[in-house]
Amino acid sequence: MSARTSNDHARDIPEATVARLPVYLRALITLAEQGTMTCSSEELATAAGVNSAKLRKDLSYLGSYGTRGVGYDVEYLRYQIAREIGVTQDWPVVIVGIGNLGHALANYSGFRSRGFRVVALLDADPGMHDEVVAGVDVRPFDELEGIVVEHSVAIGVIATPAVAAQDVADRMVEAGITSILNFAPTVLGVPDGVDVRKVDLSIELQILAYHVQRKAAAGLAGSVEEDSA
Amino acid sequence: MSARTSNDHARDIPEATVARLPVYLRALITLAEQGTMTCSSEELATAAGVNSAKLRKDLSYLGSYGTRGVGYDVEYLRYQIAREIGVTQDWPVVIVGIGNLGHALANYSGFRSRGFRVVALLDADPGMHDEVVAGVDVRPFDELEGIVVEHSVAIGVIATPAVAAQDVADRMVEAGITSILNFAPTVLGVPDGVDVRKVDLSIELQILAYHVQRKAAAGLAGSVEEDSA
DNA sequence: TAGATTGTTAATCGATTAACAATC
DNA sequence: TAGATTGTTAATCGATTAACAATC
Repeated sequence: MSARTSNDHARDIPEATVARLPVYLRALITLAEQGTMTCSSEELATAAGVNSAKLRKDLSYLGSYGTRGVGYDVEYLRYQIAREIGVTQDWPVVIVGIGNLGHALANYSGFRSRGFRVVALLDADPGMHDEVVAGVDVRPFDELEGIVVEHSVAIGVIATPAVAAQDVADRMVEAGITSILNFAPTVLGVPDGVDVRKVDLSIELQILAYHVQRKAAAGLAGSVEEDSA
Repeated sequence: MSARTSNDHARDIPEATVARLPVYLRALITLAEQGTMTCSSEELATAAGVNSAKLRKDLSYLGSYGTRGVGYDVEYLRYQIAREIGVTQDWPVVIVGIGNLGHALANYSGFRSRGFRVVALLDADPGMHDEVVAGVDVRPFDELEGIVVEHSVAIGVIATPAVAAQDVADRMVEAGITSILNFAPTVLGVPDGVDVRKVDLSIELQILAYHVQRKAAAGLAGSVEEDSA
């Protein structure tokens, strides 16, 4: 039933572009705080760490929000991007697994200030319950369903050990969560239509290690010709 | 001087492949722990959450480590990937900024078990000094240079507030660090040859929010045809 | 009008995927 | 030898970039 066919004004924004919109938004917020009223694609691109051709191409998927010969109105573009991402409204979020990382996430001020509200902290360990972290009670994991329904939570954050993560994900999906941010070092299986993004600290370090090693190898190879004696 | 021309046995591995090698490595470690001796590309791909064509293509950049008709020897492939990434040796790492997130990172067991050793925790706040986190003394930020030289540190982790991050990065580069993992929500400027990877929690959530919003819009558009009354 | 800067086109580059010959 | 599975090729897809016409 119910085909996802018509899709109306579904400007199909490429994934790579979607991933950069929050970066542009942050750059615009910084510019606004500095009192900048207008900026060129070149200025904004520099602030966001990309080149201006890419920035203009990205923005072109949203619409025509600039003025040729002039640039972009900072506040206006900021609002348009925020609206496109969907952070003009507040998104309720639950965090499961209140260990070291869960604590850090609960206390992260960037969530609150960027359109996210932590409505619940859940942990399977009864020893954690009724502790208060960042002004929010830690509650038993079993209360997940009730909280998701009550607050219409669509986004869940998993900060549990790897062994627990799949179970948590299953329960989240069952409860109606459709988007998961996973910090546990494990591959999650989820049904179609559920989005998972993964943040993996040791994988990031391993990618860096690969490049360090390559640079070291290149340096060694180079020094043969350098004859640095 | 000293061209990086010759480059010898520099099998040029695509970035997208490099980013997946640690995922394969983790899957192989899990398989090994379960007592699996041999696996097909199909099995390993499933464990890693990719399709088997992509896995085989990725592995082909490293060499020919499988056996046609049979599959891959789990321990052998595990070693080859670890060697390619460079995590057969231990990498010393410094973490700067010991707030909530820095604490969580210092305590993260995944670093130690995957080839990384936290040799120092640094913080600008004198109130933190001589505190011990995860068995390591928190030291003044000024000791960065000395520690980097003493331990030949190539990898630095920034977990400071955004305003401090660029200064920390500059000092890291000056001290000789060539790879930075940045958790501060800011774009870092670094010289050529220095690698920066960025982990940004609120950006990840914003990307999820965009997709939640799209799904909601699609659902609404669909429900017009559904006539659910 | 002249100078500046956007939005878009077209070319290029890199990543993914399916298919299959090679080979155990 | 027959069945299984790799490693590689070639086609496809998506992302990046440079260049420039449109237009303020």
